[in-house]
Amino acid sequence: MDKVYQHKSVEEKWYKIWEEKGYFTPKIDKSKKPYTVLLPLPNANDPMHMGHALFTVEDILVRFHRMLGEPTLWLPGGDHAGIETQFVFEKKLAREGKSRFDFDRDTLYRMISDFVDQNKNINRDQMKRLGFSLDWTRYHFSLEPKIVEKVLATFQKLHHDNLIYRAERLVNFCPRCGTAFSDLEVNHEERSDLLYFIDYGSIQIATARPETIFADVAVAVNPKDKRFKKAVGKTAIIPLINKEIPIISDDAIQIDFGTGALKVTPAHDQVDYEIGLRHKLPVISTIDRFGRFIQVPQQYKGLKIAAARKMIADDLEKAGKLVKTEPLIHTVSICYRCKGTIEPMLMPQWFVKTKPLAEPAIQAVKKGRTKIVPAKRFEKLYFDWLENIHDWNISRQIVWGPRLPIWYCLDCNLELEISFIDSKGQKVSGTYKNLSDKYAFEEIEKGLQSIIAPLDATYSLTSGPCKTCGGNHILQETDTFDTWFLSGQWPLTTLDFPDGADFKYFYPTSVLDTLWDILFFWVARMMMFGLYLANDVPFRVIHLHSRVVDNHGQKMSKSKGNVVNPIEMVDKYGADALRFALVFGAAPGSDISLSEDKIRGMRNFSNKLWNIGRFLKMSSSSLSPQSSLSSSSSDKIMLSEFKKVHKKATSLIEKYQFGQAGEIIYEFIWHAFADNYIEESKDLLKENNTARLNTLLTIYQGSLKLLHPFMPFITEEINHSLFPNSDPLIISTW
RNA sequence: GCGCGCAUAGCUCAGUGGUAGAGCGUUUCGUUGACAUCGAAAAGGUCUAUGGUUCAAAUCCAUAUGCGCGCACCA
Repeated sequence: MDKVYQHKSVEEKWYKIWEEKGYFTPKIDKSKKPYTVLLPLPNANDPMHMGHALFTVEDILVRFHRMLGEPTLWLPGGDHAGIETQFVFEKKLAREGKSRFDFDRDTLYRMISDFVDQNKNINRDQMKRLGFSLDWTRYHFSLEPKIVEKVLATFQKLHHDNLIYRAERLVNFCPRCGTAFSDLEVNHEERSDLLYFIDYGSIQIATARPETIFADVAVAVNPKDKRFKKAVGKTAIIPLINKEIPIISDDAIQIDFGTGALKVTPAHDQVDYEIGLRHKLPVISTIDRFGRFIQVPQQYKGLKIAAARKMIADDLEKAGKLVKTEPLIHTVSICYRCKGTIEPMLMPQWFVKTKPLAEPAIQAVKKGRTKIVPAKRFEKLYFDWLENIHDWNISRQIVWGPRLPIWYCLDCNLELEISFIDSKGQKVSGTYKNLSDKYAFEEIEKGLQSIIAPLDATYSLTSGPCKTCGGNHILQETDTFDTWFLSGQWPLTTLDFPDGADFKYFYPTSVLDTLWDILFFWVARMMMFGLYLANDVPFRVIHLHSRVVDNHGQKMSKSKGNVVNPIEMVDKYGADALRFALVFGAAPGSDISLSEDKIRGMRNFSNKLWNIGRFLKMSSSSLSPQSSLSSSSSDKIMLSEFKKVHKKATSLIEKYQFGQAGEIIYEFIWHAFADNYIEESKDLLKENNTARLNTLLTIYQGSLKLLHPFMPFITEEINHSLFPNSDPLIISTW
């Protein structure tokens, strides 16, 4: 054995052996209860970050249960990650001076697909570097035909059960990403803006968005506000266009904000939209899907929002209608992806009715069919969200994802709006009624970018000729599914629901371990889909771990420059050192701070472990083997100490207290075993006390097993070197 | 605004109703049958503050302060 542990060759060698021998692939044995974990599917083309490395927690669980003799499945996968991937790809296009609007959707889709394929295996190979004992024979990608087929079937079932509907709602639209989002994908940010006080003739209003005045349909005041008692029922005048609008009263208005009078703009604000519904007000949109001004006086047409705000504010001032401005600190909605401002926009979208799905998901946790760990912190969050859930907007106006299985007959829906690239490469858009004389259907279909069907459009859930008119001019909906609609069904689709052998054996899975930030996005949705489709929870336990932060408690991010690259650390200190550093001394549910110093410390531990092995190996080569154990009082103390550690570590792992389990094993090996027991043994070994050597070896091998789930490579290598006739640790008995 | 979490050694963090712990750092000593990626030892904390419960609180409760986070339609 080398004087210093050389991780590199050892890690490569053992991963290959484990994988080739099929140790990661469980045998279905109906007499035994399986242990199943699904890997939270990483974005297939994302390089690994520390968040992925934290899946070490899952490898510990999986290796532990495998050693307990349970048929153990840890199932890997890759996510197409709809908007995430398209966003990255569009940035690449932008660097080349192009945009997605330069391509028809089939071409764009193919380009993204190629881009993903080029990078698809990066993450997979990096998982292997960390020693993750994933069953690669069961790897799935979220856009595999078999997976998509099942997802579409779910949509059809939901539709059949009346849980899908299409509606025009004020949705969260990001003009930069060009798509609507669900409520979950919207973040909030505090901003410093101006509050504009504007003269509306008989009344003065205050607004942060003067550019939307042309979309105003009323001015609202609080019914309890004595100042405006007489104004209600009269009219106000929108400046610059001198349009008369009614003054109404509504409880939503805060008396002490601004002037106490709110301009009501239903098309561009959520609160105003609801006021509009209550008072049956019209809706006027003045901003389109690209964030440009429409239906406004000529000089403002086509302007972007920021430019329009400045110009309109200037014009108001010139007209003497801008009374004053005040600084305003308020929160605005921003896109979680590109950080741009979200524009509430009136658009037809596809929704899932979530209340009927949420109720069983709430009950399942209340009744303990699924346990959340740590419960104290996250159960309440889970219930709060599911109890207040809104319907789920599942349609995205991007190409990277499966299109909704909805087909429109153009001849039956002449008002359907189409955008496409014609045979000369020109962008064309308009209603089918206007386009059908000039363009052949085939040309439209070939260059198709997107369609927007009128709200009352008729549609079919299957492709093929129109069932009403028999026509063949059929286009499939261009909206694609929210990524989470696919990943929400991951336990079902990957295990081959409803009839697959894997599904019947491995479902429900044992533990779902993930970072808490996708509790709603992903975990709650899997609960809903699992119960809805399979009538059983997708997992018995939800284990939530926290994020990895730097050694100042700061979140790791590229812009802060504090990112620790896991693969770099593996190269430098070994996968085992990184793995142990990630779990050592970490409490469930709290942030895990990681520094290179800590990883180095754990590398030192692995070297210590190595040298214990080296010492024992040297000792055994000079002594003849003997089967009996020594039995002095210090031996007895040591053996019973080991048993205690074994028992304690077992129960800590069962309670998901990996940090503490790691600590007591570390403490035992380094201090109790090496510093005390080995030192004390040196004289005895000089006197050829083989019984003592046997005791040393027995306890050492036991310790290697305890440590194996945490540090799989080095323990396997030492075990093989010292005990060449015993089983590999990965399949040894705990 | 509502809700949640955290405040323990120089730094990063574990921990428990009953003489304060780890990793890293610091100081001193050490070439002992493996390991200097080591060993022996040491320094360093009124466990945020105040009040309460208790024989006993850093640990439970209340309030305050500071920091972090989640949710929310403040124009």
